[in-house]
Amino acid sequence: MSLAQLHYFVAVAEEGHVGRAAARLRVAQPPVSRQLRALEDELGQALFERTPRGMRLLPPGERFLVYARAALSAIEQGRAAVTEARGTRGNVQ
Amino acid sequence: MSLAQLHYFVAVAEEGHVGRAAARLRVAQPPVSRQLRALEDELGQALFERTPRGMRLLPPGERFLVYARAALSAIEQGRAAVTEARGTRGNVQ
DNA sequence: CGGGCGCGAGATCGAAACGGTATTGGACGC
DNA sequence: GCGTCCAATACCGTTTCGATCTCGCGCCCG
Repeated sequence: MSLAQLHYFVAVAEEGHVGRAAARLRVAQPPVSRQLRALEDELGQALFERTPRGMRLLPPGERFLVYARAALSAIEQGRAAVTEARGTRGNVQ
Repeated sequence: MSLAQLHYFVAVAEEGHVGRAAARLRVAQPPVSRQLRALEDELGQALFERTPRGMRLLPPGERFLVYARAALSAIEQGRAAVTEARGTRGNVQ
C-alpha cells in the first residue's frame, strides 16, 4: 500500500469515475486503474463495483474510505504541525 | 512522503538509533538514513538531532510523531475494517 | 439492428525511486 | 593515537511507477 494509492482511491470514490479522478490528480487514467486494482488485490477485497457508467463504492470500500481519509488527514496535520510551526509561539490548536 | 518513510521515522524515534531501527524493520541501515533525510528535506525541518550516540527527537519531530503514528494506525484500522470483515455480521467494534 | 461513443483495463516502454553492499567521515573511550 | 561505533555517502542492480497506445465491453442513438 502506498500514499498514492490512498489518494487515488479517495479521488475515485469521490468522483465515481476513474478518468475524472485522474484528471483531478493530474495523472493519466491507466495508473489510477492499476493502483486501484493493486489496492484491492492487497486487501483481498473489491472496493468498487465497475459499471458501464463508472465506479461505484461497495460496502467494503465505504468502510475503507473512512480510514483512508483519516490517514491522509493525519499526514496533512503532521505536515502542518511541523511546517507551520516555524517561528510560531505556543501550540497550534 | 511515503508510508515507508513514516514507518522508518517512527521506528527510529522509538529506538533512538538508525541501525537498531533498521534491524527491527528488516532493512539495511543506509535506506533508513536516506529516507529520514528525505523526510526532513520535504518537511523543511530537522526532526532529529544527530548525536555520536544515535538520534534524538527534536521538538518538531515529537510533534510529527503523533500524526505519523495516527496515520499508520488509521491505515491498519482501515485494513482491518476491510480484511477482517469478510463474513462478519454487523459492525466491527 | 448496427455503428459510434464512453468507460475501465491491458500491454509496452522509458524514467525515476528504492534497497543493498561497500566505504567514508566524525566523535567518544581506552 | 588507535580502535570502535555511529550516521552519512557513493555506486549499482532491481523494481516500481507513470505515460502512451490499444483493446474489450455496454449503452445510447440513429
